[in-house]
Amino acid sequence: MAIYAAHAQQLVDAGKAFVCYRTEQELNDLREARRAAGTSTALKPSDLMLSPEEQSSRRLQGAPHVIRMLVPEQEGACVIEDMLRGTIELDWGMVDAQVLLKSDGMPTYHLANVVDDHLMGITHVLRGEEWINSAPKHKLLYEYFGWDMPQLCHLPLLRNPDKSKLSKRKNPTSILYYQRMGFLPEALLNYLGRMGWSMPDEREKFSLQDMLAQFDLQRVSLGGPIFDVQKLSWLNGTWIREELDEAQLAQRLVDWAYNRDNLMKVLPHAQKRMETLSDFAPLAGFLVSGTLPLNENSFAGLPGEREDIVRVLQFALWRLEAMRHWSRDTVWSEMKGLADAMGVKVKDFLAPLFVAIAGSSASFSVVDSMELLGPDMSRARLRHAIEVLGGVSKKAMKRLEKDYEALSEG
RNA sequence: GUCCCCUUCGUCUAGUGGUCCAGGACACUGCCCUUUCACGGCGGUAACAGGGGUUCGAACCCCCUAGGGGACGCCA
Repeated sequence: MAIYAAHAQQLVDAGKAFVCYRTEQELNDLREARRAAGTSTALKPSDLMLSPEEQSSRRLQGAPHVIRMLVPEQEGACVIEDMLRGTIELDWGMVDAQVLLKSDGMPTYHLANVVDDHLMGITHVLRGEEWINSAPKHKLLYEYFGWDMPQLCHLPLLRNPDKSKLSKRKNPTSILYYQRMGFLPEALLNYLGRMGWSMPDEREKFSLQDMLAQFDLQRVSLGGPIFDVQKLSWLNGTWIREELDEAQLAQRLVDWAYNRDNLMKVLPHAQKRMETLSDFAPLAGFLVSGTLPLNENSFAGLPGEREDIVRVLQFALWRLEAMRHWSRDTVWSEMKGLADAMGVKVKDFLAPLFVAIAGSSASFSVVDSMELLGPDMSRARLRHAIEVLGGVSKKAMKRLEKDYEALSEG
């Protein structure tokens, strides 16, 4: 951390950065005024300057402060060379006096990125296209420090099926989820390699080594690709069929789930419910399944209307998404707490969760099941259940969000 | 609202001025193989966003429009 503070200070001493005591409220007001004026919301050093008296008064009070970089006040083009897109011209008018060092002494990404890259001798920066607008700041920082600027290359963003930037909300982004779903690591890698890139011979299936050997940045396509699970599944199938012999496949299955350790984790829940050994597979099958074959009828017979069930599932999902430590006990206390807050009997609250998680309301304790399934798969199952029940319209979602917030406040 | 990026079948893409009335893959679909299903094989439907230029010639170069996305934080 000291490195960043020292570099920030270096810029202040050189007159390339300044100490800013502006409060959050003041910043918001300034931005709002700019927006109302119909121009960009970029705050310039001149907007942020306080009178010398005010500045020293706040300093004497020990008011929190940040260090911001100086940026050109005048409009004008900042030229950025992108390895894929060629010359990009950004207007300096859009560039604000970026905070470099936060009030807690931590650097922002912008400072850390430039300092780290320089110290590590980075020559080429490949990053998402969401960073294009920040490039002028980075270029300026390199100039201020007197360092050589690395080559920049902005890659397209992966998208959800609705074309928005790939997000956790709309797509499982955790590789753990794909592992649990039974995708082979090399197939997932292969698929990701096909997103926005192609082999010179248009081959669909290739290993990481193949890709490394053939890689050519110029073959990156600029349109943001949509993540297509169906094609990933097909590709995974070709890997299973064509790249593994039976012995290898057996080993994969054992490593994946069919091993003694896993069995021992499941048996405490299964044993009590077994009369014959053959009861085991139907009892525990949901733990190794991917997406459960649910439909609306799966939820028939549960107390409450469809909306009530969806509400329980959605609230539970939100609660589960916020959890950081995943265990039987933490899941239980979260779910119990939520049921109480909603004024729903725990039994009725848990019923839809049973169906979503295990496919049936007659199964192991749902919290035990969730612990065994892990966070990614558990959340995915709830999402799938909500979808099967017809999903939530935008309007209904807004209402649910409101109710959910009221719940945690009251 | 301001600025930036992007735009070939539903989706992933090939294509860098003539070899493209646009090729491959997924999905969908027809037939074959098969006791079933799947795999596999052979076919089919389906795209250059729109409009102007430049050129002997444009999916490819330029301009405009439209659409999509992104950025506008003491997040990264």
